[in-house]
Amino acid sequence: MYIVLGAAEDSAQVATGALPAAWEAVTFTDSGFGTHRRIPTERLGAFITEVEARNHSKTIRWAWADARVLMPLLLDQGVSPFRAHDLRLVQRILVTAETRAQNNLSFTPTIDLLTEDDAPAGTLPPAQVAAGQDSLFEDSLFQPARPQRTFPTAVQLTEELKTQLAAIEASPQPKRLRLLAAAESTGGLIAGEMKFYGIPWNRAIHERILTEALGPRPGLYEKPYEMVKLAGEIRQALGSPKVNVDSPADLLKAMQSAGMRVESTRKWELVSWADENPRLKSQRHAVVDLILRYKKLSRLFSANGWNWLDEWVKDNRFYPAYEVGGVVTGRWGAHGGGAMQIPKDVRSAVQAEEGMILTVADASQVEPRILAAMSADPKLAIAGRDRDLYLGIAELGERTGSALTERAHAKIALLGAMYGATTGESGRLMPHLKKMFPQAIGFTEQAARIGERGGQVTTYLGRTSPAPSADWFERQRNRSTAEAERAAVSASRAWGRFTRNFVVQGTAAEWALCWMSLIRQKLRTTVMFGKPMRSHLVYFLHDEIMIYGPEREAQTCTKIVRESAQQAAELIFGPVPVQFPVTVVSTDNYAKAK
DNA sequence: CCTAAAAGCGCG
DNA sequence: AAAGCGCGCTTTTAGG
Repeated sequence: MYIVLGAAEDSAQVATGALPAAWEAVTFTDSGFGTHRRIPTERLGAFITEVEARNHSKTIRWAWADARVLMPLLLDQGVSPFRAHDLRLVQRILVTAETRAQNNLSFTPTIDLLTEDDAPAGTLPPAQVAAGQDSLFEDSLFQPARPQRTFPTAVQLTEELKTQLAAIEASPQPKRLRLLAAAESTGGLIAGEMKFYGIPWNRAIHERILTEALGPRPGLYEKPYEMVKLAGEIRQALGSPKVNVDSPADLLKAMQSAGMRVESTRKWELVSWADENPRLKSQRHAVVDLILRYKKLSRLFSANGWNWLDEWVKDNRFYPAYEVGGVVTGRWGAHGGGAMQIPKDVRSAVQAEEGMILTVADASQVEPRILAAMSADPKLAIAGRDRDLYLGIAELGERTGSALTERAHAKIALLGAMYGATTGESGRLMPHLKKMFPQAIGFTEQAARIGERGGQVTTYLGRTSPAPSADWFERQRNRSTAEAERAAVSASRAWGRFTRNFVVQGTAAEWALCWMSLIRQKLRTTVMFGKPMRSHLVYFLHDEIMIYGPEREAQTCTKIVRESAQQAAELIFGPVPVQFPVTVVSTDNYAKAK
């Protein structure tokens, strides 16, 4: 049974930043619409709790416009629903799926939930906006319009839900699409919870890292002592007393006039330059070393320095916001604080409090394993059974007389196959890999060919890749000159690499969603010592999750994480010979996890 | 002057 | 030895 939650008719229009004062709940079952009920906002959490308790929570699915609006509210009231249908997230999947003819999917939204509001709820305190305007324009005949926002009503959302469910049921793969809708919606719940709980972040530890590397916190607009010192040493070593070390162009010129043959200031180029110019001019080595150290410090200071701490860490918690399906492939994006780029160097600031523990889990070689499952390549599946997949490939190569007998080579070749590498070592090793796993490699090549001619592909559960732009098609038509021809071929290949990777990366993202959903479900239903567990998911990064909870729950968390990995694969693919092993570490500190 | 793009580095 | 996929963020630089 679905229960649609939308704004009550008379409360739908509110000042920007505010929420409707009342909501309406409409039940929706196979036999049609049921009761309508009005709930004041402050009673919403209690209402959900009551209904879930009465109906055995698992039979209820809450349908709403956008978890980003309701989850903060509900969590503040101490409630997080079991299951949801996120009409915005599902609409995005269906709208894209509809654009690919082969999907045979017919869907037209009844209300637009995708166009972003210019000011999401919570960014502008309405009371202050109103007060400011009143004092400024008190005597004016022209009262400025107070910015308004209209929330969809329950009645509107019910229409949309009906349309979405009908589109899914009428599609050629309703079972898969249903799972995708459920998993994506649960993602919305989990993202809301993660934002609410935050990652435990020890400010004192982080400050110690900064001080040790950079010196004491500098004043406003000043650079830390260690950076200033290094910059001086770089200028001296290059013989350019005025070079601005922060300007790549300036630094490049200075390096070149000091006799270094480099084309850019990129890290890898400096490293390879140093490798090619050994011993003799040991001073040049020193320059590269200084520059690399400066870059490292500069990055730490600007991306994860004191300003970052002030802005993102409150009461020893880091609160990033996640964007479910924010990446075309279905991966999550994150905004705020660079939550998906936490450098290894500062991870020791993620420290559990007294009596608490972090369970950090990392799924091994997810994308190749996903490829094995979705292409139904038995040899690739077996290569990864009970061992490191790349090692398994190397061992198989050894046994069958292939040139691919080393783990490092197997890894480069397989990654290249999924990314579309054609040159270099990866391109060279590929034919050997194809001989060993024709089914899997053929699958990725098929996806690439579709993209090269401007077609669209879908993931296993049915997320569809976008069509190329009008510019792309125009470029394919225009082959009047040799240069235009080259540009067309290059754009075609680039889009082929995108679709090739889309199917694997996107299906891996679906696996991760199911993995997390199962973990969440088990954490909520497992009873320990007569009480529900207190551990929660607090962090997610593509193929890695973090749970935070009481120490005594660690063992159970580990078990849940492992089981869920394999169950996620079965949920998506059914019984498959592909294993999904997970590295799990229970620790008080994130830096110890890897 | 402000904004958008580029350069560079972080993550998977 | 440094390419082949997907991102976010900061700083500098180029363009209107």
